[in-house]
Order: sequence, then C-alpha cells, then structure tokens
Amino acid sequence: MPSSDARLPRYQQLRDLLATQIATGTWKPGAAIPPEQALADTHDLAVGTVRKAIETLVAEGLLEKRQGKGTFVRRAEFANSLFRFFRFSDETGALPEGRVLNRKLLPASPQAAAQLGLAPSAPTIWLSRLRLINGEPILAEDIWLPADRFAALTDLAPDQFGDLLYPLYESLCGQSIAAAEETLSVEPADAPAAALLQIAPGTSVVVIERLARGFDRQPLEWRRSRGRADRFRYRVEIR
Amino acid sequence: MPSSDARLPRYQQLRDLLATQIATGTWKPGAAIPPEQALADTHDLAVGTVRKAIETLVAEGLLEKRQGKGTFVRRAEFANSLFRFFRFSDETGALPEGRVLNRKLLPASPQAAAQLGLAPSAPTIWLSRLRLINGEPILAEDIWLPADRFAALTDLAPDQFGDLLYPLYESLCGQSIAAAEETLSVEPADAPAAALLQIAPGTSVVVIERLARGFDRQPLEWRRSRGRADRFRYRVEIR
DNA sequence: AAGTGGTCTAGACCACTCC
DNA sequence: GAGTGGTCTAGACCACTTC
Repeated sequence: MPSSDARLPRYQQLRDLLATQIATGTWKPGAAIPPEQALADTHDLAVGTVRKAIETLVAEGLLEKRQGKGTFVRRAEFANSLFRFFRFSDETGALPEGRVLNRKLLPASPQAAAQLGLAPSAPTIWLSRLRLINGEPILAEDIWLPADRFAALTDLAPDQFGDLLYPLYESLCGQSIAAAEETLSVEPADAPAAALLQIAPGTSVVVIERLARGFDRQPLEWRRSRGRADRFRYRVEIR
Repeated sequence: MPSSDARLPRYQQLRDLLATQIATGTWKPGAAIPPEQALADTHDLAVGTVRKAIETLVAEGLLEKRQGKGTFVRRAEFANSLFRFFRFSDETGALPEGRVLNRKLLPASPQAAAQLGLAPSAPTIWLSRLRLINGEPILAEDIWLPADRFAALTDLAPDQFGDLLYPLYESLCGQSIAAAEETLSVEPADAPAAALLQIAPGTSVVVIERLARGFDRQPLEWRRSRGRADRFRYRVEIR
C-alpha cells in the first residue's frame, strides 16, 4: 500500500500522506489545505520540512500556492493541458466537440491489455468517439478503459458524456489523469475511419496512440486516435 | 545584460550568476562546481540559500548532484534527448547518419528571420542536410543559423560536419542548445524533397519545424525537416 | 491588524565517497 | 578520517491578502 516507510525522509512521508489525502478527497479540488504552521504542529515537524513536502507536491502538479492566501488542491485541467497540444487549422483554439458514437463492454484487445497492464481478454469498456471542430470531423477515437475502475460509465447514455472525458473520469469514477505518453505515426485510412472522417479510403491519416496514467503512474486509459492529415498540427516543447 | 537585478531574491541572483558561469565555460561540462560551503563563503550567503539556487539549476537540467561527491555541470546529451524522440522503423535505436549536402551564406527567409528574431534578410548560414538509416534517406532538413554566432561553420568542409550538429555548435561556436519547440504537420512532398527522400512527388511527408534555444532562451537554430511518412514514429511524454 | 506563504539564516547531524 | 551533499530544526523578517 502507499503507507510510507518509516526509513524514508520525513518530508517524503508527509508528501505521501498528503498525496493520499488529496487522492481520497480529504480536501476537494480548489480547496485550501491547512497552513504550513498548522501542518508542522500536528505532525510535529519544522516548518521547513513541511515546506519541502509541499514543494514536491507543487512540482508534481497536485498543489498550487498562492502568496498570502494559502496552498490549494489544484483543479485538474487536463482538458486544456492535453488538448492544447493539438492545433488544427482552426487557430482560434476553440474546444472541439466530443461525440460518443458507441460504448460496449468488451474483452481487452491484445494491444489494449498489454498497454493497460491487464490480463489478456480482461473486461474493458470500449468507446468509439468522434471529435469535431465547427461540425467537421477531425479525429476518430477508440478508447479502452479497465472495466472495474470505470464501471460508472456503463450507466451513462452516450449522449451524456459531454465534450471532455477526463473531468468525467474524475467526477464519476474518481480516476484522475496525471500524465500521458503519446506516439505519433502515419498510415492509410481504413474504410471505417475514412467514413467517420469523411475522406477517401487510403488517404493518409495521423495516428495518435496515448497511454494515460494516474498520479500513482498506473495506466488508466488506452486511446488510439486517427486524424485527418491535412488538418493536423501538433506542438511540443522539448525539455 | 543578464546581470541580476538586486531586487531579486538572493538565491535567484546566485542562480543567474552560476548559469552565466556555466554558459561561458567557467566550469567545463562534467566538471564539479565548488562545494556548497565554499559558494556560501565566497558569496556571503547561508548554505541553505546556496542549496536553493543549485536546486533550481538541477531542476533546469544544468547541474547534476552526486551524493558524497559534489555537484557537476551536466553534459549536454542533446543527441540523445532530442533524437531519441524519433523512432523510425529501425527499432535498434541506431544513430542515423547525417550528411550535409550544401551550405550557403544567405539572407534569412522571412519565416527563418521571424523565428530566429532577426531583422528581415539578416545574414544566416543555411544548411541542406540529409539523414539516413542503413543508407536509406529518412529526413531532409533545411537549417538556418544566425551568421554572426555560427561564423566558424563557414570554414568547415561539408563532409566534416559529422553525424551530429549540436556537439559541433558547442565545440566550434560555443553555442549550447538547451531546449526546443517542435511543430509537426503533414504535407505533400514537393519535387526536391521527393527526390532526396526517394519517393514519388505528392506523397505525404511529415514536416517537423524546430526552433532550438540556448540556455538564455535565445533562439539559435531554425530547422525544417521533412520525413517519409511511412517510416515516421514520434514519441512524447506529456507532463 | 492578523494570517498566509516567501526568503534567509545558522547550525546540527546523517549518509555516501574516497583515500 | 575528511569532504561532500542530504535531512532537519528553530527562528527571523518580508510581501501579499483579507478584514
């Protein structure tokens, strides 16, 4: 379990404790955690040690400090942080529409199982989803989620998913996405993808494969997106 | 110049000073900087303050600590850190060959001037370069460099550039690449690119535009690379 | 004025590396 | 054993926010 080893430095132990409390909702996103002095008193630590624990959580993106006001649990803005890397021809940065076309309980595909660290054919929730800008289809997505963690999604009608999935994962399933790895490649469109994207079969599409992880680095979502190459624009900063 | 503002926190001033000394070669890459206590004495600071300055430089990737041994100037491993994002069909991770085909002193193109922050038509060094894996052309690159900072490259024969440019920038011109921004897109190959990549004109190619910056965030290199889409594989970690 | 985080100090002891 | 960074303390004063 994530219970801290007593041989670890004290600021690490406090960091782990605070991380657990944040994850289990002791303080809601946007709320303030206790002042540094209070934490120091209750845990019998020097303020400097508390500060170091908090600093690491700030660096990890879990907390946010505001001078003179306090230290706050950060709202997960992954919709922005992940999707602002996409810039299709529409330069307004408008939020793309998300439309869930299909949802099924399926045994994991070999690739999805391997990526998510599940047993072969473990139960997963599969989503087929289309993303549109100005009503024009841009991305066709296949999404696999471990069925046990995301059971709540089976009760939701497809038209109730909304434009963003990650806030839904958080509010409905208690699963927060903290980081992701993406791999990009190019391939010819197969017939179903071509139909969804309204392009000729065989036209080049960009493939974005994403493995999204929680704060504990556990894989939570495996996603394979295919996008129109002519509208594709992807921006990255390197170290 | 980058001389620190006295109103800044002292650890920031020390950070700036150390960064400048690293950039100007006071300590060579791989060498140790003075111990924390020595820095505290010479700059009349508490050790804790020195530690904070060093911590930020470690976080920025300029320094590296080794417990019990000292704090060292990090060797720039940009060959790895930048190019390991590329994984073409050759999965061995073999270093691609780099071949400079042409080098000219040219007035900057409008796009290059804008990206590099130069005056229109400012003098630049332009390189045409081909990258190959197993003798097979993979990437065709156009590279623009500000002529003043990279003057030393005009004396070098094209076949003496070697496979990696960034170590050359550092050793010959004293210019270190610290970070980069890349934008990916897809377009049809024009005739010259198609010829270099040995593909049919009009075939889809991946375009990677890269602006590389020094430690002081100054733009140093603007690069436009076109790659065979069928061999393209690009991997990114998001936060 | 009271409460918060931001900076800085001065010193203690521990853990690792090298000789 | 000497020298390095790693952890931790206890306290001071500053800057910002809120009342």
